[in-house]
Amino acid sequence: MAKEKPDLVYGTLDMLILKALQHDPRHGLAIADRIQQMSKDILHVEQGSLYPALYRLEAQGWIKAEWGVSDNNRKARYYQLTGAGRKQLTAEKEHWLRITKGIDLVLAGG
Amino acid sequence: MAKEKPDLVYGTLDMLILKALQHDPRHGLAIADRIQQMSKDILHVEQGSLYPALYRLEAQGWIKAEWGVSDNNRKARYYQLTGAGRKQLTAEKEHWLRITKGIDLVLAGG
DNA sequence: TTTATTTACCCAGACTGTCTAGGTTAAAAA
DNA sequence: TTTTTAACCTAGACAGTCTGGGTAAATAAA
Repeated sequence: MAKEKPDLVYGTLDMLILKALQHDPRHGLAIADRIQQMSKDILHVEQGSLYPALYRLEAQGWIKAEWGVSDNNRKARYYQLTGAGRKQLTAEKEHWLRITKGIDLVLAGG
Repeated sequence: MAKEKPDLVYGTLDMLILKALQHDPRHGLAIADRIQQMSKDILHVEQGSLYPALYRLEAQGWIKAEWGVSDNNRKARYYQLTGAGRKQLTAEKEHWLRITKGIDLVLAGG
């Protein structure tokens, strides 16, 4: 069985989470679901990656959390973007565009 | 001084090296130079990343090496793609395109 | 001729982000 | 009442990159 490459690019998860929270607050698993759904099932976020990322973002002040109740009446921790988080999202998008442009130039090179 | 994000995407270096060797054999530093040049100075490869990557690729059988002499009359280790390396390059490009498409879908999402 | 710089290669250790593989709690379904 | 599901949590392993060191030898500068 060949080892498959992961369906995530290392270093982009923070940006994806921030993006998933752009409009509405969501709880953890709903964020992962939204990323998967927005990417048309190309991307998949493991819980073991998701939660550490959320704590990271919260520690940076880019998101903030409060306890609530999910659609299914389950206890859930809702995250929402902060002002700093919006700035960070913009910065990460710019960085992503820049670097992928570099990579695409190399790949297109003769 | 704000900590800058690196000018490389984690996990893409192998692909970039394979690509840089697509047409001609090159020695280590020349590979790094070529990636930087092809990317119009957007990407930069540190030596501490370069050499481990080269050993990795050689161990996988995707490139092979032999000692030679550089343009500057210096002893240098020349690397060239193997058949398996060409296949690998194709596979990595496909994977890259797939995943970046997923990311772009998320970023474009409303 | 001696010294400094440059080219090219090499390596150890730290660090970061992701994944695997476990786990708890409580609501809902069987 | 038992099982399943949703949601959260964590430790430890692992892989790839970076920092910061280093050597050897050719060339350039003093």
